[in-house]
Amino acid sequence: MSTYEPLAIEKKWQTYWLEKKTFKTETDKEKPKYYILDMFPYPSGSGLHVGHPEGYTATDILARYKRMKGFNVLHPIGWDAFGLPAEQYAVKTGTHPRETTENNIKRFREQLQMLGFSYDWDREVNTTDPDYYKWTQWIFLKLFEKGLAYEDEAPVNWCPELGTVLANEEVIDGKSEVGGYPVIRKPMRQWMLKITEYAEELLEGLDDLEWPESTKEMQRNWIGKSIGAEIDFQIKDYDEKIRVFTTRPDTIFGATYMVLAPEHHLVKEITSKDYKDKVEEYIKEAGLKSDLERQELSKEKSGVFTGAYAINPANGKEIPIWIADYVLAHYGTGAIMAVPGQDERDWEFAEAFDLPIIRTVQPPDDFEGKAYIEDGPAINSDFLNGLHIPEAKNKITEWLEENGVGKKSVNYKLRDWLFSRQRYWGEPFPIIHVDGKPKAVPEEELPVTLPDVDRFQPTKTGEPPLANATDWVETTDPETGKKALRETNTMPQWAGSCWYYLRYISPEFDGGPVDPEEEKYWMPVDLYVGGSEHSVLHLLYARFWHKVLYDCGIVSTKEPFQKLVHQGMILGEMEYTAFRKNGKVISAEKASELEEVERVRVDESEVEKKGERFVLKGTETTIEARAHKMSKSRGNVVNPDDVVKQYGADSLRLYEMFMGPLEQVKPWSTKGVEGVNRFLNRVWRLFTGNEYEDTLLITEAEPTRDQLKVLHEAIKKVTEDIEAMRFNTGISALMIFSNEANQWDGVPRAIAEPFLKILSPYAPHIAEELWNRIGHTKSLAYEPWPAYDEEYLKSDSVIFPVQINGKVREQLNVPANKASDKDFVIGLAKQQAKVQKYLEGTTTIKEIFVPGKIVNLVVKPS
RNA sequence: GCGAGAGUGGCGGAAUUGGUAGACGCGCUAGAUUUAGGAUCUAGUAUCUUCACCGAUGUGGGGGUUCGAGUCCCCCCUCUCGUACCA
Repeated sequence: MSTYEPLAIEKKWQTYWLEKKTFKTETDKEKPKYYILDMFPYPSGSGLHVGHPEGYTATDILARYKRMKGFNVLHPIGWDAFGLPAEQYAVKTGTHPRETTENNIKRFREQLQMLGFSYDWDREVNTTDPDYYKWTQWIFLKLFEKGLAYEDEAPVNWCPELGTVLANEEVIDGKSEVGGYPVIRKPMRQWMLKITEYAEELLEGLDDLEWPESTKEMQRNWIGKSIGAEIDFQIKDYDEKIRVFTTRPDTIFGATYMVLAPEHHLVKEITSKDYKDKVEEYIKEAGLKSDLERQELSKEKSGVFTGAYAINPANGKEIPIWIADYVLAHYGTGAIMAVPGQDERDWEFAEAFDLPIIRTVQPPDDFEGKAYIEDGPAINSDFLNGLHIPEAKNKITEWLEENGVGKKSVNYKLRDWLFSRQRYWGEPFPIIHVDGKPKAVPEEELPVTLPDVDRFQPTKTGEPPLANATDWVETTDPETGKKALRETNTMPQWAGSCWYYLRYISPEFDGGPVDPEEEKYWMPVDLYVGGSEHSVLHLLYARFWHKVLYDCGIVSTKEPFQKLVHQGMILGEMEYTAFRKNGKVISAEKASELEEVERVRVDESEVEKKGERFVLKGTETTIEARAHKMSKSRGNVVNPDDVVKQYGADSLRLYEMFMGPLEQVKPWSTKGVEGVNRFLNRVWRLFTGNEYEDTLLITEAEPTRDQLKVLHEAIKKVTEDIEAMRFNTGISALMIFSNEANQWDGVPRAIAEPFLKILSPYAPHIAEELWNRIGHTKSLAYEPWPAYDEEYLKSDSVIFPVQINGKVREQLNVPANKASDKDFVIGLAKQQAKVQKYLEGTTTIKEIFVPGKIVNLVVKPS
């Protein structure tokens, strides 16, 4: 067999690795550790797509590299296997989600193994395994004991079609993320987690993490800390106060009215008779509106007057109290003091309802806008006049505190986490209800397993599917023997993924979620790679649980993931699209203005570039040229199975890394896969000769100095690029090596072996096979990583560009030992005929010399 | 609107500290090999001018700093992602 046949050798080595347990991780505390984690996949029915192997190949390269560097590497994988699709499939077909899930996992596992990832398969975790979710439930009990889990009646996003409540993040434009069904608001009993208690810690913890700045920023925005003051406004003729939160207490003299959220608890009480009907109608309308409608209708401010007045504590003036849905019930105190002079929303509202506007900050003379939100001296503000915002804030806050009508206050946008779902396929809560009160199931009774049911639909009233399993629901309190009812909500998908990185550390441990000894060795995760779609939720929730576990003494680090990298999305192939309207081809610019245009796919060969635009060949008709997100409906999905079948896993791995920087969004190109496949073919022939011979081309000759230089340059570049996760340029270095080596008459063993080692993290199968063929009997997975020697990188001469006035005019070939000799190099430069031509009739003003780099002669006409 | 990131050949991209812009790969052109195709090998391939050399231009646009700018500073444009009345 002399031709490169990836399928045969890949299968062979995958079996070898699995059978020999090549990548089994033992805790060897003598060695430095490296914990490298992939975001585990949801095993969907459609199998792996080409996006998965991108991040997984990157981490696999690092894992293989670190092993060869002498690290003890933990590189596990598992399954985030609870989730809605399997349940929806069960509702449709009656197939138990467990069955669907098992099948999907089997497929995913085979696909991942087919790509040659070096996971320790003995540490596989599965969130739906009772031995796993036992500990998910156990952690929930910790939260419950600490008062961080509580029940609440909350208006939630109820989706009648899915028969379930959705979290805000699962609702997109007022429709369900899954399926696109309408969502309405409905009050329901829910479990909530007090993530807000950890808001400050979650914010502070971000500072020391090596995460993308954009991700940290998104988390900061999500937590949304703002510093300001709470101020109490006395209601006229009532023994009640309205508390507001404001970041601009300095503008209080400009507060000309107040606004309560329609849901505010005082609205009903303070509304006067004359306004009762209107207010009630407004509340009813606001309550029925879905989030989408609220947004759509929000372009115009709406609201009604309650008939009540409040007293501005700063100046004793009476100001009207309105209700309006631009004030959100769940942010701050659900009430604001409206200062139209300094707030754009309040200004709009004031204009719409003809309310007074008082400026309290002096805008610059040329200011033409409405509300002025920038800094300036205070006006119309009594004792604050003349002060700028920061000083005015301090002064008024002190005044408020002295007079007992307000205080400094910190507010967070972050809300408590709605932690229950009305679904079957999730972790049951370890909670029973005794006399109507929730009570923890004793630890020794965990796990509370999912009962088998016949039907997976919720009840008609929206009770979760588990409510149908009456035998399971009705139980007794083991402590008192009283009748008890099990909680029928289940946990959201986030629960299992909040702590899975801990279970990998000691997957068999039965004394807790993680073995404390092992945890101290392995944590934190050194590198976590996954999609940026998890920037906020998964990563914030997992950090929250980790901090709770830290406070419980279960884990030893305050943060779970030290370094985080997001792989960029892989788009479909580049597409060229022409537009047609009524049968006539029109330009892309025109098409974007018109409706109902027909899109026509155009082949690349029909296209040319004219200036900035792509046009149909020989015409002026612009067309659209862009790559789109892969989607079934567009029909541009690339299936990794097909790619492997045709080119092999090594080619797929190599191509995914060669496409461009890991973090970047980039379009797929099947031609590109062919390119790296050609490279592997060349490497194969470098060792095995052409297809007609069956001889090894490895020689036992001493390598030449030139060969050593080529090798060591590759080692240096590949090593540095793996460390910095610049895999694309690392591959380029491997290609340069093979291009050079192809010119040689046979490759000396002393060159071939290190090359196979540095190739192996990228293309492990071909590297193992060739390693084996040149006479080794053991896997190269733990061979020491070759070091490069600076000595070999030196060359005898240096090419010096000579610039005259910054333009390159000549190249000098300077002996390496003279490369830092300014006089020599400049002297040599001036001798060149071409240089002399340019120097003719000029005076040299300056001679720039950068040792080993460049010469620049600055001249002017004399 | 706001926040973050990015604009380099026909395409994906490279240039790590300011020092020869376009590495490597794709595509394309020509040639070798081959009955032919494929595969492989060799040479070429930013643009303009030119038979060619030479030369000029060139990293979204405009300005600036510098002997020298893809890289640093200011202004503007476009695209991608995130976000949505957060007081």
